[in-house]
Amino acid sequence: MHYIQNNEGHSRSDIASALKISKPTVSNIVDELLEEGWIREKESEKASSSGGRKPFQISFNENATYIVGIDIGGTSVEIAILNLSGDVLSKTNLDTQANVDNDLIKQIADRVHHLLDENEFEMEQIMGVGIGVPGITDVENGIVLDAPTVNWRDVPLQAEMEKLLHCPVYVDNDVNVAALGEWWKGAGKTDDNFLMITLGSGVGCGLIINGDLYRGATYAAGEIGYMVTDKNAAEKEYDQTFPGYGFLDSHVGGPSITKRMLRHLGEAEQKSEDWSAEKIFEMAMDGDATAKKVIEDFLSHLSYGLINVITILNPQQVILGGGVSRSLDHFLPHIIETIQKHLPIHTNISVTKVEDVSLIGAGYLLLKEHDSILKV
Amino acid sequence: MHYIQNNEGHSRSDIASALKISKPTVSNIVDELLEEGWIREKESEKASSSGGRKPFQISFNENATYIVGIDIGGTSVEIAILNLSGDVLSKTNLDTQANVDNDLIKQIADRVHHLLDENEFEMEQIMGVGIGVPGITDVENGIVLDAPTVNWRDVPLQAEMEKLLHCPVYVDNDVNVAALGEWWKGAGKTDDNFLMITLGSGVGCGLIINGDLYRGATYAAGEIGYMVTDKNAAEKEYDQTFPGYGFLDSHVGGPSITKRMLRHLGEAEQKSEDWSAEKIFEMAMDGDATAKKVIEDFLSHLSYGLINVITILNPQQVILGGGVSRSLDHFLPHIIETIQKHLPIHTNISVTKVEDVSLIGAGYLLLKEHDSILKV
DNA sequence: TGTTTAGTAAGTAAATCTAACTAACTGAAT
DNA sequence: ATTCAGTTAGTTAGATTTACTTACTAAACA
Repeated sequence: MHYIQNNEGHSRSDIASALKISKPTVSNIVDELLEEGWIREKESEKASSSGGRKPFQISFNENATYIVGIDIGGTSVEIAILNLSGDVLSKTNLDTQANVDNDLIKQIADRVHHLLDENEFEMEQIMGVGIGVPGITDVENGIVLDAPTVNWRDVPLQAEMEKLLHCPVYVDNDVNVAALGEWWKGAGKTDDNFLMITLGSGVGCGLIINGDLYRGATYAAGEIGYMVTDKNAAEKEYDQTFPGYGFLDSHVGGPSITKRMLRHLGEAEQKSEDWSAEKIFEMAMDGDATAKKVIEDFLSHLSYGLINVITILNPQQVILGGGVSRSLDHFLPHIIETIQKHLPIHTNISVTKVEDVSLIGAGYLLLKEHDSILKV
Repeated sequence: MHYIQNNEGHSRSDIASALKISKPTVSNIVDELLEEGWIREKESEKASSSGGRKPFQISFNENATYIVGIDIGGTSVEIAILNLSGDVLSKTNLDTQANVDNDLIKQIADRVHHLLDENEFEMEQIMGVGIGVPGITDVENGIVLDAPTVNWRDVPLQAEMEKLLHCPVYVDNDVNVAALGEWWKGAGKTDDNFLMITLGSGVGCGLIINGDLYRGATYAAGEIGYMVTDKNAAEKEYDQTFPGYGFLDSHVGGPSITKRMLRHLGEAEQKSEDWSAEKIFEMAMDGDATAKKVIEDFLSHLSYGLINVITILNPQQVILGGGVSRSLDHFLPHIIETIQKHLPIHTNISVTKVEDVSLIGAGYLLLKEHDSILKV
């Protein structure tokens, strides 16, 4: 099954020789999978130029069943229907903060039902649901241990959502889910060892190691917000952007950029505009001295953070994502230069190019965790 | 086989029910393993109190074959014969630097032959050889890519050693080998996610992740000597202890401790004694102000280094090893305190208690990499 | 002597193999 | 145009492998 997913339109004979199993065995399994609807076959137009019977081209049936992917973010909850190839068929979203104190789980479940109705999907066509949550999550038991943005502590999200949706639900940390998305459909497709670093209100890291998602002993791996890139600054009372945020969070998170910018400005200027991180990046590109100083500080901390994760893990590549990363393309060469000054090994660093990477990753989470013929 | 190794003296029936395979199948396999000498059986003294036939107690035969473990260090090469339980049966060593320009590989092979002769082992009784090398090593191809301490670059150590010893040889980085040793016989026995950090002339980190040794994309994972714990200091020209050494190497390595101590001393004092790191640790414990300052700086950099690896990897525990770690027991509480000040998650930190951990780990490397019934 | 537990023997079931077949095509000689 | 050797795809049939179930014997206890 895995081979067919990754190799469209091969014949039974191809599969037999590629997987080194006999032709009859392949035929038996293929017949069974055809019966169950997981694959399709199509007679080939042409035979090989050297003659022979025309092969039947076996293909994965990406519409055998569908997946719902959910990405719970600080500002909005994104919901999508995906097919088995990871294509987003339809999307919707709802405001997070407006619903945080209003039974958010039920609101999300309702919106899922609504999205399915709108697109004329029956619940029976849905294989299951994958959810990315901005917090530390016990994946085995489906419990959100701590997600301050949505005010969840020890919430059995999996169980509650399964009760509402009547289908399998899997839950994981949002950064891990983004890493899964990059692994399935992004720059990490061909790699077994890479890191996904998301820059949003804080900083997080998803680790694909030895061909597996690594979650840590207590599901806290990749929480690099607590990393210290400047021990003298860390020993002083540094300015935590939010309570509970770590040193690196408070230096490379989006809000921390704004906060640092405001500190450099007069009171009048502070109020005159809406100071988003994105705007400060643009000002820096346009040559504004204050903005440049703030951004340079940000870049420096980010670069040393990257040096530290790379030096520990020696990944094939590092992919940057999250809201702040959208402004980062222009500054990437500067980051890479700093890193190369300190590290003898070369590591490819890029900014994510996948749209809806978290939704796709949430779908992949389901495929990965749920026991089925499609288990990856 | 794996079950028998971990469960001494169980009966065929025990094995069948524990592994959920039928009794006849267990009997067949057990007979085969007995035939081949991998296991032994012994009639039990007593039957169960509720009656029944006396069981045959099946045990792993730890002397079915033997392993040679080699640890190549900067000062000496340690060589040991191990049985399959990881017990060191006999040891020898030779001086590294004296032989570095004198065909070190051949010297080691000769010493291995000598050790075997001395203990009346035949080459046929040796399953293979595992070697830990202080440098970056391509384990797949058995090539030492870069090991400055012994002046090796792109040395096909595996192939050359196999030619000399006529048995399977496997090669890996010394820190990885130490981690394997802790995994087999040390504090990591029951854990699937832990780190082994060795403090010697530099600092290195072996990673056991998701129940597997992680070596990185280019075998450079855990080379945390390049980590930066103080970005301001790193941006200045800091004092590299040895050329090619990284920032953290130059702050927590044994020689760096000596170097920093000497800088604080007058010329007369510098020459008056042999300033080892161990001695400076002792002086600090005895209250010497200069030594205390040097050691505190060391501890601070080490603690922040630990914070950074823990925050990325969230291991079950961190084990400290290497020459410098012998002096560390007294200072461990101080390190743990610093870490807990910055990290909300708790991680167990200890100093290795296993003797010959690298030799044992080298043996485990062979068991892990070599295709045999004992493959772990 | 009946009960309990360990281990063996014989037959069964499932899965996958090999070998030989049929099916269907190409292309060159007739 | 027809024929046929060569080639590739896929199927059928029987052999092999592997581990299972059932039913047995062996050896203990009380």
